Amino acid sequence: MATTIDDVARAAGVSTSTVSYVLSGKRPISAPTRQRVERAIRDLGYRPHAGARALASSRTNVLALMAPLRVDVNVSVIMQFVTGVVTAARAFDHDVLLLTADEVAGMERVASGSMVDALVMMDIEADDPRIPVLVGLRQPAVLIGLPRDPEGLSCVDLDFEAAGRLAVRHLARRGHRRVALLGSPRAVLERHTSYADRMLRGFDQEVAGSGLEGVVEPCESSMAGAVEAVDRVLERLPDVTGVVVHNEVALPWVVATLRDRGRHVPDDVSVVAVCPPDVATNQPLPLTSVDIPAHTIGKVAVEMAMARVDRDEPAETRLLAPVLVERASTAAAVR
Amino acid sequence: MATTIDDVARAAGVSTSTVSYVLSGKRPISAPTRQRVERAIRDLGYRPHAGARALASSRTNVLALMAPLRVDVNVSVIMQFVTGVVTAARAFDHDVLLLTADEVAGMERVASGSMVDALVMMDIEADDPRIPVLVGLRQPAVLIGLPRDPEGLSCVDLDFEAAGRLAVRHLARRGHRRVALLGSPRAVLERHTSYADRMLRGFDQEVAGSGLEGVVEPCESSMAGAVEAVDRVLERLPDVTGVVVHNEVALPWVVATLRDRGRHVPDDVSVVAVCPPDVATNQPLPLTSVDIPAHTIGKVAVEMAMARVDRDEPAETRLLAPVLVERASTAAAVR
DNA sequence: GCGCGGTGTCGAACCGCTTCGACGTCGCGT
DNA sequence: ACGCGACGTCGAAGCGGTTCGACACCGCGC
Repeated sequence: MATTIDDVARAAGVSTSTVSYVLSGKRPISAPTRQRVERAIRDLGYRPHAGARALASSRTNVLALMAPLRVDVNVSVIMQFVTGVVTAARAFDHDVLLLTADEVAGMERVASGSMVDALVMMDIEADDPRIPVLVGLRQPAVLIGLPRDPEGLSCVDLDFEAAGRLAVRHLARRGHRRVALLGSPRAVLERHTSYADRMLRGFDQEVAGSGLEGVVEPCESSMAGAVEAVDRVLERLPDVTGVVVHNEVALPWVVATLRDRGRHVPDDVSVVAVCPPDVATNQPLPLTSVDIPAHTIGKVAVEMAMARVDRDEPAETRLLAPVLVERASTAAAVR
Repeated sequence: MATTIDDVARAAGVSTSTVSYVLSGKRPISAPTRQRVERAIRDLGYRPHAGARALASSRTNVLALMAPLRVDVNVSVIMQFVTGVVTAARAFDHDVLLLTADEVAGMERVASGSMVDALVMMDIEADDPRIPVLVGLRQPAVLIGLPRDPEGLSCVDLDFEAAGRLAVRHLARRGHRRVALLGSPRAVLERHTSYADRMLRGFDQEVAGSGLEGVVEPCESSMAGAVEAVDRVLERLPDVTGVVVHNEVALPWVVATLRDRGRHVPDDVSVVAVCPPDVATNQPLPLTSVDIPAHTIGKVAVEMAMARVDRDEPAETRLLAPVLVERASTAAAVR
């Protein structure tokens, strides 16, 4: 347990540097020597001391993930982001340090304390106050989301703007003329959270472009919020026939409320969800949905981070193209 | 950024050790000296290098959290555990390294690599294979859950056995004689996950103790699973009047299915949920529930871990007493 | 007036690993 | 036969802290 590289060197009859080179592969070591060293490592159960390694190499093999651990939002999407990040990180031999979003000083702390090689931030807002801080850091950062000005940071996300357009176009093609967006909670919109903003924009664009009539309602992430939002929509646009729902928690209640109000899905109202596929299918009626590939996004974020760490490649922005899967919740408008 | 303790010492006109003592408070420093040092630290924006500190002090100020990041189970409970752990850790000036449950080697890696001061494990099974590994580690570990044999490790959890009894007793007191437990998915039960096992045991105990008739059905975490489980219960015990549901995801579908099958809640069937309060209230009908204080459990886990790290107190097991809150889903049995 | 204990500060020895320059050895070409 | 480069290994100097023993200085009691 308390074995050091010196113990290994002694056991293998080589110098410590040789052991180090066997471990890192940064210099050629002859096969017999390498085998002796590897043997010693195994026999002694040796593990390099992370702190010592970090000190000497200024690489920690840890990356920070700042996740919004508030309970209100999109729990399962967040979970998938996180698993995506963690598994991808492991593929690069990195571990993940978890920071909460409300702890903005946390980034500073872990970064200037040299605890991490890179940072991944979720839940980016249009003018996120964390961005200037990130820019000043020694470590590269990747944003999951798209701020107004990335200031040279890498960004990755689903192209929510295109997703909004795609959802509306799907409805428009089926003859729907009056559509609604049931989106994020008001607080999320007021923060100008990136994904909510862009979704909204895409929705509006396509509504205008296709000459539809459209209303937008924020929607709290609760049953009550869903009911309210649906009722507001029905009030503002009584003969709505297409609804785009971008709120995982409210989703089941939206559909239930529509039915309660006498609108059959999909005969009277078509519903397009924007959510992970498992959420869309785990409903009484399998929902047509635009996938949020959270796991993939997390993975890509890590890849971009590592690309900068390992080969300091320049920052880039990647928006993943949305994919719509038609299920049972959308149908042609009856007229 | 690249400022070191030497820079600070130079700027303050003292030795590095003095700076160190100012930071740690482990030796008395006169007020004027301390102030000069603190000033220099602030002016230079100095942060100690985490690796160097870990190397010299063999304390990392990081603790590992192994969480089951599978998407299937109890997502929001897990989230609350995690936030509980993270916020509590911060209160002890620690950060949290996130490990996934499927990566058993991860504990070994972070522990013998001296990346963490302690480990917190979620989702413990009765004979968890990780336990022997944890016992061999240099760092203390805290289990969230209660294995058959803790082997000297600290444990903390809701007293699920008491929770099971409490839920049944609540129903029994209201005159219900035929009750059912809709519990965890089969896979979770087959792993003998601690909480599921204990819940089951408590349910059975109280059913026997109160002379009730009871059935137990596993329940997958999906709509389909909930429907199936409810139907199986209705088949096995057609005149069931009390149902205990210990499955957050299935919960809404269980209630919906009961209604679909013509059983009104609470007039025909009383439902007691075992879940966090927000889940219980965010339903069409506010549900009587036994609280799972996930946030608190996470917090206590960290406190126990830190107690062992800082003052190496002996391991202990703490089971939190369950609390039942009566809401609208339970009523007296009609006979 | 002198020794004594306490207080505050310093110097130096680590902590365990990486990395760079140096060096010995060998096989090759001429 | 000799020089030279390539290959494999070593030694030592950091990396940036912590901590322990030493020591200077002070006021105190006798």
